[in-house]
Amino acid sequence: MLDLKFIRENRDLVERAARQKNARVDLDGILSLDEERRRLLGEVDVLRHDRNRASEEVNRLKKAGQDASELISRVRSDAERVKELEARLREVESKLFELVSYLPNIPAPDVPEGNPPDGNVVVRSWGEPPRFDFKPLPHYELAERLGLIDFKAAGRMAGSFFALYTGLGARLERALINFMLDRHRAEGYLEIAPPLMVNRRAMFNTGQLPKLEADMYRVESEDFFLIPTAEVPVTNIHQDAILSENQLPIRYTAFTPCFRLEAGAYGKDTRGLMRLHQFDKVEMVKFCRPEDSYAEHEKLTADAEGVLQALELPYRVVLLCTGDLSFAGAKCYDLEAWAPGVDRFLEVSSCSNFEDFQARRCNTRYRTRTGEVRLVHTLNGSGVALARTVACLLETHQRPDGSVVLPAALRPYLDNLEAITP
RNA sequence: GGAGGGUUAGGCUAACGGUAAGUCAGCGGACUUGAAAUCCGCCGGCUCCGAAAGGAGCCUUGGGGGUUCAAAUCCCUCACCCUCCGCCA
Repeated sequence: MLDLKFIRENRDLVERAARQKNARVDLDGILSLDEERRRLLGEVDVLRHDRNRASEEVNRLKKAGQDASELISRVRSDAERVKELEARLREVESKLFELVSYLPNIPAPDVPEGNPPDGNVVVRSWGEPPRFDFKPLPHYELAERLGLIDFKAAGRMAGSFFALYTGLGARLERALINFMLDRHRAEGYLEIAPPLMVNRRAMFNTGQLPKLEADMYRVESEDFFLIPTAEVPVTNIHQDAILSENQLPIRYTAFTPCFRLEAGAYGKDTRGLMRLHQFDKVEMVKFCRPEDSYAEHEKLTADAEGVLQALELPYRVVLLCTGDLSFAGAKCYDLEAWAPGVDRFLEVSSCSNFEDFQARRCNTRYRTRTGEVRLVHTLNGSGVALARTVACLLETHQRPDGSVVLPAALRPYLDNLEAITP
């Protein structure tokens, strides 16, 4: 959510940001409603002031044992007028809120302007893509041959875009989760196991609503949503809170499954682990002071990169251009790991700074050492998304005999197993 | 699912329908060599005026309605919490 005063004073900036993010917004409507709101507020304040003084007078008269009926009948019409104006004000405010809810966050100044894929900028790469003297297999073939995943069974019970991990496949999944959580814990993140369903407010606070309702699974009987990422419950931990400055930065890490409708994606990435309705992810979330958020963003990205490095997975860091930025994001790096079997980069992490956009909706603030109350900045990043990482892992570390070597960092989590063999 | 009780500011806690009292913590200041103690102020939001410092007004007792000149208080509704019953891993 953007601040109304900011919108009023930076109309061009807000309009440009919306255009850059390919969002259609009604700035005229917002500004005229805002003007009407302030006009009504001024009017109603004066009336309320008069009414309050009259009420006090009634109180005085009654306490003095005098008759107040004349004053009461005189003030009654004013009180009714206040009611009318208040009703009108509520109407204007709710329309205004509705419109402002659709305004996307402003991209940071150093975010390249443009649209994907051309507009995105690769800022650095790590690792050499492996060279094979045989034709590397895609992960879904490896997984099937090694008995790690049964896509057919998943399809029978749930449908396409689901995976069912078996045996070592299931253990590998669990090992990766534990490995990542342990790693982030050592980096100073507090581990969280949050609800996997959240209410509408939580989903609104992080910016998934109102725009993306069609992309999410909803439990109709309770108006709950299945979380599309742990970002939602974890960012909402401090809803309506005033934190103290010396608590910041706060770092959380959480493993959760993530549920995504992927509406409109049918026919794309239909095989394997690249696109699923449900996938596991370890997430990192930070709350910090505004002046620290861009430094924290770099550190967060580095923490996500550390996971890929430890797994010996070559990747590149992509700075998203304005047209690829999410609704709530101000700046975002995607980490794309190389998947030689399917011969492409797969997005396995997204590290974003939301500045105060989510904090304003969550009403998450902190008190400075001098007693001032300010909004925090929120950030999050995947550290990292499992399914695609498993795909990259199998494809990158495969050998000619169809086996897969496990990176050393993962072996302690799998009874020191060195390779998965047929 | 049923019955009852509850929700007041960062925490705790008052208020016969009469205009939110205290307290602890925190911040600033006074006092002090320094600290503690003590005292004073601040410690939600919006609008307007002002270059600013600041000032004025309104709103804020879980959310939203209603009754009333006036609502923390009465009524309706929703959310959440607690207790008991039922069901249940």
